Formats: sequence, structure tokens, C-alpha cells
Amino acid sequence: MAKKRNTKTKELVWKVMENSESALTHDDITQSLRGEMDRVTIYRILQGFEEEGLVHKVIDSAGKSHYAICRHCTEHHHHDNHMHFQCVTCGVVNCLDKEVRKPNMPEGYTVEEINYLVTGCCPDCRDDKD
Amino acid sequence: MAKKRNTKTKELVWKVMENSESALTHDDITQSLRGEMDRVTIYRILQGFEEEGLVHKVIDSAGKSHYAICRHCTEHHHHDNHMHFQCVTCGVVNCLDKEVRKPNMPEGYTVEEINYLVTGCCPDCRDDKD
DNA sequence: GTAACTGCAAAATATTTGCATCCTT
DNA sequence: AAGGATGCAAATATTTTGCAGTTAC
Repeated sequence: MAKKRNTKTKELVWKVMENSESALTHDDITQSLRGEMDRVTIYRILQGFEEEGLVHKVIDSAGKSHYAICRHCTEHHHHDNHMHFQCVTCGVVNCLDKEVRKPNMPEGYTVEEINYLVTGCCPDCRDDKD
Repeated sequence: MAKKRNTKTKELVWKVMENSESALTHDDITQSLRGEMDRVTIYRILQGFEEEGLVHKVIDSAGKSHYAICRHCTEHHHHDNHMHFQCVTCGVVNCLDKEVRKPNMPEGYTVEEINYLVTGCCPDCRDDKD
């Protein structure tokens, strides 16, 4: 694919992600930008960001994609092998700046990526229960 | 929900899963049982099996669900915290009978489940490349 | 000016729900 | 006989594709 361009719509999507602590779904972003741009465009922008290595895609425990800016990645070290967390109560997904060690695999297997998702209860939701 | 019943359709789905080394998608099962039963029934059976704790659901790197019989689980120890593997070439998903240690979480988080998926190349596909 | 980007419409997929009928218990 | 299970139709949800018009470079 040829060089990508900087557009107003991409800026808007980027800003939404930049202002979020957590990883956002396509739907989260669509709602944040209520009416400001087409759903399809958002699909394409997210896909583009991922191809460029600007964002990570995290699959949650229900199979939905959440996107987050790669804050802890450098250009040389992009592999998405850090832990992610999803709260079973509020559903929020975020990145736990913590790397996963490469596991010892059985004979004959090679490792490319590691997806590590912990589900549980986040501090905010625990507080709500007190 | 009330007690579940044993039916011919459930038997069929179970046998397909029992005869498979890997975790199967809804579509894999539908194709194995080509025409023998309705797609919707298979959705419901898989969902039922999962609720009963008879099968695990593994979400792959594309967000698709793969189901596998819990071979390594006892009744008391069902939590799905063992490693899974998906081959990037053939797409097969299987369970690497190996448990994941509970990670040290930041203050305030509780852990319920761990989903650990390694992607890479399986022995069969590596052989094909030789 | 060229090629990427966008928005709208529509197609393709995937999953769920309603309901009449069937079958296990 | 009662209530869960099934099959069919249809609704809902999600993502992708095609294409004409727009815009960044």
C-alpha cells in the first residue's frame, strides 16, 4: 500500500484514542464521534492504524476488538506481548504495562505472538461494591 | 435453567468434538455434520455445553470462538487457565496442556480467568515448508 | 493531477430470537 | 403430560465491498 495521508478524520479518531485510558472498540469510537463521521470510515481508519503499527488490537473475552495506542512500544519493539486486562463488570479493557515471557513450547512449535488477557474486577468496580 | 436432556443431536456434536484433536469453531462443526442438523441448533448446543462446563471456549486472534472438550479439567478445577496455541498458517487451535501461573496484578485488581493464546507455526506446517 | 480517503448504499457474515412442533424424561 | 430441544423463518448485529465524489500531497 502506498503512503498514507493525514486527514481530519484520522486526527479525530486519534484524539479520541489519545484521550482514553482504556482500549476502545469500534463502537466506543463511533459513539464518541456521534455523527461526525461514517461508521465504515472508522473501520478503515482503525484497520489502517493497525497496519501502520500505531495501535494494538486486543481481542476481549467475547471476541470483540479493542484498539489502543501503542504507548509502550518503540519502533523496533512492537510485538504485542504485554498483558491486557478486562473487567468482567464494566467491560473496560486496558494494557498492564507488563511483558509476558516467551513460554517454553513443545518440540516443533515456533512462537510469533502472545496474547495474554486477564479477566477480573478492576479497582473502580471493586470500590463500587463496598 | 432446568436440567438438560440427552439428545441425539447433542451426541452427534459431542462425537465430532471428541474425534478432533483441536478446538473447533461453530462452522467446523456445521461442516462436519453437513446437513445433519440446523446451524441454530449447533449454536445452542455449544452454548449449552459451555454453560455446563463440558467444553472450553477459546477466542482466537481474529476473535472467533473455538470449542474444545475439557480434557484436562476436573469438576473442581475447571478454570480455563491453560495455554492455547493457534497456527498462523493452518489456523488450527489447540490446547497446550500447560497451566499459566497467576500473574502479579497491580493493587486493587482481582483475577478471575486467564486467557493465554500463543500464535506461531505448528509442527505440521513447519514440515510443509521444508 | 493523481491516488488515497470518505460517505453512502448494499452485500456478505455472524449470531440471536420467536414460535410451532417434536421428543426426552 | 410437561417442559426442554429442534428446525425453520426472520430479526439483529457486525464487518466488508463497490463506487462516485472529495481532498491531501
